[in-house]
Amino acid sequence: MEFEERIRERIRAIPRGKVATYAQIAALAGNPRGARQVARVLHSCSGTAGLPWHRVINSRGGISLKRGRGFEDQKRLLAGEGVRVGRGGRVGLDEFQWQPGSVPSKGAKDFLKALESLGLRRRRRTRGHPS
DNA sequence: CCTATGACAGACA
DNA sequence: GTGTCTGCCATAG
Repeated sequence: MEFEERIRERIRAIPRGKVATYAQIAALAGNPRGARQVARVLHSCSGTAGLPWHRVINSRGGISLKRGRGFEDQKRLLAGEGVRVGRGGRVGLDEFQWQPGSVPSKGAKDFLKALESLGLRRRRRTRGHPS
């Protein structure tokens, strides 16, 4: 419950005209691997007025909602604040991704997590592929 | 304890 | 670029 609260705080902190990825929000909220929890929060965000849910997109720089199920709304809201949304809901992360000036850093741990969110510490488990 | 869920992310082919 | 598979983890029941 607490984690989801922090997620909402971070989403509220995204400035107009900028976007953040699910993983970025999760990392800033304290859990770099919590992207799916961000998804859960937004999935049931009715009742959470004032939450700029439309500024959260996926790591590929695209809108995750499907056509006819919110996609158009999100696209319009973003365009309304100056974010260019291209075909297929693509947004240029290089141009529009939110870069938080200061990190909350409740310790060195959070700082490292923030680094991961910036793609500077990707490091993930490899997987061996099934044929 | 268990299983299911989720607007995800990354690694492959 | 696309498609598929796996890793992930807090929450709810």
